[in-house]
Amino acid sequence: MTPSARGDLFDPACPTRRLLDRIGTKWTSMTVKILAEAAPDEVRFADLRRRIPGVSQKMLSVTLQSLVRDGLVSRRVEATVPPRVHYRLTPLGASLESALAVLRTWAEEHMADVDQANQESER
Amino acid sequence: MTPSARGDLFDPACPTRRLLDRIGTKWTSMTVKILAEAAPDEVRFADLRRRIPGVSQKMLSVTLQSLVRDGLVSRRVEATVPPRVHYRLTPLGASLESALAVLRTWAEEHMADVDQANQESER
DNA sequence: CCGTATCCACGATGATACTG
DNA sequence: CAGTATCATCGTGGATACGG
Repeated sequence: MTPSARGDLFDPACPTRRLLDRIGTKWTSMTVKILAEAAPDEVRFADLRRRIPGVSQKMLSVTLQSLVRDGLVSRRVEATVPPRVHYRLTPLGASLESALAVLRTWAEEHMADVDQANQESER
Repeated sequence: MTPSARGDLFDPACPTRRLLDRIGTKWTSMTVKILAEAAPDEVRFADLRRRIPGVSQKMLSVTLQSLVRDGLVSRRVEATVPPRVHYRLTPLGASLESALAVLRTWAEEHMADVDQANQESER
């Protein structure tokens, strides 16, 4: 068996898995949400950092880079000193936000049920 | 600062984060999908394992335990030798499936765009 | 057949310090 | 201000073996 055979066999057929790998990372959904709320305005790096409690500079940078690479977010640099960098959802990112909004609604409506189920399991 | 202060400060207010932590695990969405397609019928452990390519016995077990604890899946044991264990989506699990279906649709419609954006970034 | 226990590898995240 | 580099850490997932 080739080294890649086991891992590649079922993955390519599952775009959902790949989507979840992206939005499942710790800071992605919050970042997208903030950018969506600000849209169509841009948001600066420092603003994002302030509005995402607990995110480190590195992880916000990594998260935004991924979103930009994926075409979900656009990046604009003001060539000043010091530089200002602005981020904004692309149309593709905005369409993802719609899907994420459905998840948020479900979470707000039903996570209490999930919590209750967990408490009942403990007994 | 109390030991829990940093981690607890922003988490409780975010049910979405907690939902993503659950459905973001590697095998959860596929398991829910298969159980949803079979509903209202039950599916046996061995059947699930066969229908989820690449899942290990341990991870399927862990995944199902989580789903049961969360009240999303019900578990029924046939007291035979050897035992047979059957799983089925609960109504709560079925409602989650509706939300996941939205994600799947987005993935199927748009992950190609994401892939293309990545290819263009490489250049 | 189904589940658990153990050990281990790897990636994601975080702390910190440094650069343009 | 924004981003990069480095190192340490932790959780997830996988291999394997064993138990009920």
